[in-house]
Amino acid sequence: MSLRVHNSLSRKKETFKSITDGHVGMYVCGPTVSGESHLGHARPFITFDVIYRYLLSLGYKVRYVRNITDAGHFEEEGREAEDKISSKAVIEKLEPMELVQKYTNLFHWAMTQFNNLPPSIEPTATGHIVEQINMIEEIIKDGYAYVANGSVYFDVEKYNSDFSKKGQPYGLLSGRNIEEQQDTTRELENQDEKRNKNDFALWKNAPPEHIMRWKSPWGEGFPGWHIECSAMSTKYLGDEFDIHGGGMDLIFPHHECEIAQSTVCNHKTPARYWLHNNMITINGRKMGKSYNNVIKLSELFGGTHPLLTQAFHPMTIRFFILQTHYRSTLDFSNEALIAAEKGLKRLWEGYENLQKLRVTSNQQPETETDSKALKLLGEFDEFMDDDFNTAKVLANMFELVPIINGLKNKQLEADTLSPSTIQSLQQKFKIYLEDIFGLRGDSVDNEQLNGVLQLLINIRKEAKAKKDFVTSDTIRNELIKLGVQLKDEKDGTVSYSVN
RNA sequence: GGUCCGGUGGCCGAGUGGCUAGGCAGAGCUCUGCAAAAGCUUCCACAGCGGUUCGAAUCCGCUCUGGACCUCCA
Repeated sequence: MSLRVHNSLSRKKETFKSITDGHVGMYVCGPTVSGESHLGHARPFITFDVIYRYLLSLGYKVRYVRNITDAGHFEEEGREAEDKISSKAVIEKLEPMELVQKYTNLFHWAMTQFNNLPPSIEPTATGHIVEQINMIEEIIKDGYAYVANGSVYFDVEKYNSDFSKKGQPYGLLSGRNIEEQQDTTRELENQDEKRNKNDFALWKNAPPEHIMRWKSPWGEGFPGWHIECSAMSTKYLGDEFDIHGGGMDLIFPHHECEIAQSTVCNHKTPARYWLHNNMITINGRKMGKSYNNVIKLSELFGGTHPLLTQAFHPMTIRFFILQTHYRSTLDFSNEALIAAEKGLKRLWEGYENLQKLRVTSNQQPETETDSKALKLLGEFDEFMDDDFNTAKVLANMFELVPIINGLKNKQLEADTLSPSTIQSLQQKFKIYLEDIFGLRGDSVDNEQLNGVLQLLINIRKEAKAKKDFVTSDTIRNELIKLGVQLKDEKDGTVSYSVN
């Protein structure tokens, strides 16, 4: 069995083979910290966190690099050239780095909420200005960039004609044909500095009012958007590394440009496997700033957005995302999240029940259920090896839940499953749910609350014994209103779950 | 206009030739003082029209339709 991944470069599933045995280098495009993260941002970071975790579970030593873009991107909206961070800083009356710090902190907070593992290295663009300048100088020296009015542009035309001969034309990743694009690119004004519409900025001359600026051989300015990823991935992962990840919307132009820059400097396509997650949509439309339809993570966790009827736990979001294959769009709605919340609750309670199952008999039954369970369990690895199909693993888990609950509630014979099957279930569920999927329950380990509830449970029990159902039902119903659900177990005990 | 990807039951969503996906919601039953929880059973699909095939949600063609990228974007 071996891992197969869908490579955007070939548009096919390929068997994954790392460049260095036992090691994987993975670069994932991180956030631009000029604003608060929204639900759409959550998807890549959760997706690649699970990929990272799965690679670790396969025994790879992984260097996972995820950048923070804290040097404003050059933005072209019609004729205006604008730096996102600079302009936002002016609006919020903050020093640019103050703004960047604020949103970096918020981003890290969200990542913690999602239980994402921290990357091995989290480099910032502003911390690598020197590397970026060096790289730009190299590209100029090789003749693939030119200086104009203190800015530097990448010469896409020249790159394409030279590298096409080597089988590396510009547009390799996105399937774009540069000749065809000439006619289809939209008219942008103030583009006279560029020799060609397809050329992109490596370095941008900073106008006097621009507050984020660095000295460079070409005057004071700031780096173009694409160069930071090339510079930082090369620095920490080398000329060629295993996996480059990000959202599908980055394929063009961002990743295409990265490939061009890195190929000039390092003479290789930087990464072997390009993995891209699909978008989260809302009413069938991509959630994005430009569409003005984003739901911020803080609004989601707090239930403060008008489209939401309640707050949603970060784990619900995580589970919601994992229920879909990462390369499919995922349509968000309040209803879908509620469904995910209930599903996760059921799954997690099944998981907890499973861990409490005691192995008593030592028989090795040949029951159909036993072999079914083993089959479902065995497929976990197959599904993950098939381009990280978390959705199918979860479906199998849900098929196992009734067996687990049936055993717990004695609706199934105690020896329906063999002890070894139960142990495999316990181990595999733990590895998958906690280590690979990164899910966790909110364990209510509150002795005070537990004590209070035990008291109420005992009072209710006494009331029931006296057939005082008014009292017993009051306790049960009032607790439900407070989010505590009492469960009368088969053996006469009472347990509870807190929402 | 160019490039690409979709259209699956009330909702979300797996699935690339034959086998029940799964979750949520709905219905019935068991259990229960009544419920809840749990278990069991069950209803509701593959945009349309052709074609290939013994057999298609799955392959091919056409039509309709939604979306992404081409500009910052996860």
